[in-house]
Amino acid sequence: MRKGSEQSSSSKNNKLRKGLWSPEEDDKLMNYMMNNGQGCWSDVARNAGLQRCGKSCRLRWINYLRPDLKRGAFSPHEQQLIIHFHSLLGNRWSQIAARLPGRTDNEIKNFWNSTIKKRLKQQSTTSPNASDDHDYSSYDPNNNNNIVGGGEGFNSNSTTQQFHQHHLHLMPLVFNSSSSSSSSSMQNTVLNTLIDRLPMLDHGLNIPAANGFNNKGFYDLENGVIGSLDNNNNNNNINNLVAEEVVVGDNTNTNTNTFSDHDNNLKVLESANYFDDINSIVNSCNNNKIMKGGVVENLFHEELTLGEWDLEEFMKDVTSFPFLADFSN
DNA sequence: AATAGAGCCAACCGCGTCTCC
DNA sequence: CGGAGACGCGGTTGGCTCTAT
Repeated sequence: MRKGSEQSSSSKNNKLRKGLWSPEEDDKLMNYMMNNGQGCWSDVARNAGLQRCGKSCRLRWINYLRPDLKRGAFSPHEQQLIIHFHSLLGNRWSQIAARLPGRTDNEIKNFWNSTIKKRLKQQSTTSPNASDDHDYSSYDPNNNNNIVGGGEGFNSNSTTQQFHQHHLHLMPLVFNSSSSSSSSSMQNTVLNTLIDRLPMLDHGLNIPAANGFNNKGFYDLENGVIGSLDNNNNNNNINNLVAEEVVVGDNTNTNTNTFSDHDNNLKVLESANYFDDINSIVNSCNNNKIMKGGVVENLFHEELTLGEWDLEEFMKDVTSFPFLADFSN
């Protein structure tokens, strides 16, 4: 193991240990954390009798000792999620880790740098047009003009049916330019934030239109495909668009109303199958406002009917929501 | 069996942000 | 308001393990 674990173990002075943690140190930290819980990390280090800095204790706890950590190799599904979230978030490892319960940012970062990066590189050189369900080989998160994968899901009049046929994680965005709601500025904020955070969305709305989707845009989480955005708005000025509805839907829901519930409010419907373990995520949410089945929708409704919508406050409440949590930072 | 190189991963480092006084 | 300390994050390092020769 690391030299550091031995090189400073004999120091009886105040010098703090560095390097790998010994089993004894792990025990001390684990016992202390179990008995006292998390507090100030420098206190933890001192009170647990560890000659480590608080920072080192924190890292050890978070990356290794925490009881809720998942051990072992990443499952194929986790790998897909990592690739997907990296395409959306870039190297924001902590945010990616927050979406993979039991995994740490360090773990994901290491996995990405050692395995996935290499794999994607190989994919792009051997089969640039490979079309498995998760081909990100041509996706560059730094390029705002990416259109990755196929757009077949956007050329039908039957949206729900196409969702079924396409991929599991479609995220329809529905915009309407006619709203005069008092909260339109906030809606614009949301829209602009969406535009900002979805690198595939060109800021100039230079997005290929798909037939039959006026006032709607579709973002495919799996492939990063954008459908049409507001074909009626010809001036291509994002500031003239108002986000009347932002619907995050469960595409396996055969009820088309999931995507077309027009009552002049911004809506967010939870995607129930976004994660296999969405329930655990939802259940772990600190705030019960976020529940499976659309309580988020109610929250939006409440806020908007008051004419005031505190985006930051709302985002605090939806940090467990896999997509919107991005906007809380 | 010995060696070199590649890969993996735990831990450190530096920096930005937050919180408290 | 500003400074100090704590915290959290992403990048990097370096040592162990694995694999090929």
